[in-house]
Amino acid sequence: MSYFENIPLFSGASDGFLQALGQNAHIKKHEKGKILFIHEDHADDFFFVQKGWVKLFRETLDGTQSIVDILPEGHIFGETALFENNLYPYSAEVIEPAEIIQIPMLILKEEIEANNKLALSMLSSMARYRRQQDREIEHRTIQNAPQRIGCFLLRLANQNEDGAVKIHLPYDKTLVASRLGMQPETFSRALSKLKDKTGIRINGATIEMDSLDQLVKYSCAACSSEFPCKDLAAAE
Amino acid sequence: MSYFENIPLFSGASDGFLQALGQNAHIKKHEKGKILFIHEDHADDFFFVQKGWVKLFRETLDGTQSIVDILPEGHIFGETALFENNLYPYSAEVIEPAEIIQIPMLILKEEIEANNKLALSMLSSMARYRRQQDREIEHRTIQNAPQRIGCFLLRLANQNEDGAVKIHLPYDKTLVASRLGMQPETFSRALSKLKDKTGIRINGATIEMDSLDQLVKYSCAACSSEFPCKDLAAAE
DNA sequence: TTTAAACATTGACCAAAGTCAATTTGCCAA
DNA sequence: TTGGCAAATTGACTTTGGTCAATGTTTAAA
Repeated sequence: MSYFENIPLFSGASDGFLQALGQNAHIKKHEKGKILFIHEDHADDFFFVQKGWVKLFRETLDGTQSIVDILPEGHIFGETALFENNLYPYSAEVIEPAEIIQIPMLILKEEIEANNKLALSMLSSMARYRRQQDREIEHRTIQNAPQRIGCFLLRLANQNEDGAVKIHLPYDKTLVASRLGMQPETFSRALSKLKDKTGIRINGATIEMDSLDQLVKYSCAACSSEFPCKDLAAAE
Repeated sequence: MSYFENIPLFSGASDGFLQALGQNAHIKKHEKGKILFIHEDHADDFFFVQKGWVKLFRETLDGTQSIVDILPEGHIFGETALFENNLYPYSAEVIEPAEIIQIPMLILKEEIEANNKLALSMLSSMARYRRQQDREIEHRTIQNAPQRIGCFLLRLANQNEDGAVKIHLPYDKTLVASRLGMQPETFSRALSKLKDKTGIRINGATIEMDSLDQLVKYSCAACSSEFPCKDLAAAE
């Protein structure tokens, strides 16, 4: 089960723990649309995205959804229920055909109580998430729709390389829109406004430009951090 | 230094640590407007609000501010710099005359690396913060201005008591407005709209109502959580 | 290949919140 | 008590984004 060793969160874990992970983990394949758990469900397992994409969200009684996060492969989720009375703080849905590894929460609970290194790794990963959320709130207030899209694109790109760039949207535009807190119609219009402002070229889900400069100039003006975005380093 | 014992974060701390806290902590009085540190400063200390209010914020090059949090007494801040390369992830400013206790980060660093209980407490407190931020993002997207104000008022009130309620805004309306991500003018108008919708009575910074029911009905409709808000339990 | 369903775009319109400017209110210090 | 300043409110107007409906465009299954 070598993949676990590469997760920063588990870098400080004991051999025994990694072994226990391997023995108790179940890989499952899931279709798009599969609901893995619901907000406030009792949390027996936490999860690892081996392949595909997962959407974390909550919804109100009238069905309005709010996206908590959209996770690519390599991320874990559900683990914070450890600190939330063993209830999941959001619902989780597979949005692209996925392979998900499912691991009993108990194993993590025991290791984290015994192994300070793991607790510290988890603190780091929570701190990183916290910074992300802080930035998200900031952007929702001071960036407009085209700027938020620009910022989203910059995060998809390799920020340290210069020259021409080609970006492929990783999932539906509708989803990107809700990830960014806007309606699909607004996304569509805002994307073409971004095109006018920065000269990016759009072809379906593929976006190209000669350099990131224009995008940086346009989007990062309304952000309290410097480009390149440091917090991108070390995925959870 | 008995106050530290009452902070949930320090509930698992060793006696030696509490003693070290007492010996190395400095209490300082600060006027309104005092800047305690600036975003990205090197973090030598973390802080405890003994009295007064502190604003955590970031700003863009053109001076636009975004509020990270506004803390009442009993809260600590700056401590997460431990996990951010020892740089503060925000600026901090005193907004009501305050007494602030300042403690060398090193003490916390050493204890947290040695004492797993403290690490676990800190994880809990980070998880609580995370939930708060998630909710904040949700509210910015699905609640309108009057609903956000209603929600803010509900959080100031004692949610488990019924009957008539009197709430006093803890700081300037201008600040409440930016805390809620809106302009002062919008706040003013939205508050009177809230009055029309729910029958609350407004007198300067004091707001009264016969019961919380109307407010709950109006604001919590656009929220994925149930009233009363569970995450209010146990301040950091 | 055909066809239906989901996704995406566009137009017309509306509602919410931001902006700018003018007052008004409340409070503190002289 | 008063003068001055910051905070708060109000009005008029603009901008942004949301809503609803119609129309294209992809994609994948039959």
